[in-house]
Amino acid sequence: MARPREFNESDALGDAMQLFWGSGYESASLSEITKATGLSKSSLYDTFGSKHELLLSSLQHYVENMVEPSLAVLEEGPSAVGAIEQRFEMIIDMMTAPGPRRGCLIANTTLELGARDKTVAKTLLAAQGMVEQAYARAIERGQAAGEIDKAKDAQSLARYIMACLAGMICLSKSGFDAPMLRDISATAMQAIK
Amino acid sequence: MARPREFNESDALGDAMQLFWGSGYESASLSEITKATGLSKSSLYDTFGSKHELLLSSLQHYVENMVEPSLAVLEEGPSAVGAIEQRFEMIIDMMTAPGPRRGCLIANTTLELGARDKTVAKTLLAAQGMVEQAYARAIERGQAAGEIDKAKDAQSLARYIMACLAGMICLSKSGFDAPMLRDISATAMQAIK
DNA sequence: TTTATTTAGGACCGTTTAGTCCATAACCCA
DNA sequence: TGGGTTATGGACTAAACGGTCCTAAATAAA
Repeated sequence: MARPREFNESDALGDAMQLFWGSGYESASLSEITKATGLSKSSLYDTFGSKHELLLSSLQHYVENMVEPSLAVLEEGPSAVGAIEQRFEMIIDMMTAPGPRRGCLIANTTLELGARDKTVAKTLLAAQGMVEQAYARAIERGQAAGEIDKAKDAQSLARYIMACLAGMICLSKSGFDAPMLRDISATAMQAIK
Repeated sequence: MARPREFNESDALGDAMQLFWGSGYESASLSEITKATGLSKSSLYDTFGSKHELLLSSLQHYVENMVEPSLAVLEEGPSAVGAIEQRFEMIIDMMTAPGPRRGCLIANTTLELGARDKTVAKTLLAAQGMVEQAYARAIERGQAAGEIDKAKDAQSLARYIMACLAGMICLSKSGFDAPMLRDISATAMQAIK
C-alpha cells in the first residue's frame, strides 16, 4: 500500500506549519503531525529529516507564503502611511479571524524557543530583520513624499511599528477584539505621522 | 531523612515561578522542578497538588510579588506621565538584565497556554485586567493634572500602553538591546502626551 | 510481465513524562 | 524516652515521546 508521488511536499509543509502555528513546537506531537499532514512517520522522516528540521522548513514556508506576500502592500499605493495603516488592518483582521487565536508563528516560536534554540533563533532573526527593513523602506518612502517627518529615524520608527504589531498580536491572544485593536492601531499611528 | 518545616513553601513557589518564567510550562519537567525547588516529588505533590496547580500558584506568586509591587510607582510622584515613563524604563531594565531573556511570565504563559487552558486563561485575564486598570488610573491622573489630553479615552490609552509594553517584551526576547527599546519607548510615549 | 523504485504502515526502541505510593527517618511534644 | 507527626527518597506505573527500521505494496520503467 504505497502511493508514490501522491503526496505533495509543499502541502504537507503547509499542514505542518498550520499545526506549529496553532499549537507550538513542543506541544505538537509526532502523531498530531502525521495526522495533520497525512504522511506516515517514515515518509515524514524521509522527507523532512526530523521534527526540528520540519519546524525550520515550516518557518521558511511561513515567511515565504504568509509574511513576504503581505509585506508587498507596503511598496504599493500612493501613500506610505496609508500602506502601513492597511498593514495594521490586515493583521487585525487576521488575528481576530474566527477560530482559535494563533497569533504569529514567528512571534510564537521566538517566545517558545528563541532563547534556547540557536538554529531556530537564526531563522527567526533573519525573518524579523526582513520585516524591519520592509517597514523602514516604507517610512523612507513616506518621508520622501512629505508624509512623515524627515527628522525622524526610519529604522527607529520601523522598530516602533514592529513593537506595536507584536504587542497587538500578543493582546489578540488574550482576547482583545478587532475594535480594541483598531483603537490601539489608531493611537500607534499618531506617533509616525 | 526528613526535615519537617525546614522548607519554605513561599520560597519553593518562588523557585518554581522562576523556572516557569525562564523555561515555560511544558518545557519545565518535574525533575527540573524538584531540582529548582529542592523539594522531593512527594513533597511537591503534597504541597501543590499537581504541576498544573503549581503553575497557577506560580502565576499568582508572580502577580503578587513581581507585578503588583512594581505597579505601585504609577500612583506615586508628581507626574503621571513621568510615572509611566519610569515604568517603561523599569521594564526595559528588567528585560535587558544580564542572563537569559525571559520576558514576562504572564505574556509567556498567555502565548503558550492561553488559548488552550481555560483555568490558566482566567488567571491571566484577571492579572491583565488589573494591569490595564492601573495604567488607566494613571492616565486619568495625568488628565486631571493637565498632562494628558482629556479628550482621549483613558482605557484606550491604557490598552495602547500595554500593547507597546507587550511588544517591547517580545522584541527583547529576539535580542533588542536597551537603547533600541528606549528608542521605542520614547516614540510610544509621544502618543499619550 | 518483470524489475527497480518509492512510499506506507506499524512494530519496535530507549527515554522521558507526570504522577502514585510507601517504608524510613527526622523532628516536635509530652 | 516514647509516640505522633511530617517530610523524604526512591521504587514504581502507564502512557507518551521522538525516532528507527523493516516488510509489504503500489507504481513506473523495462
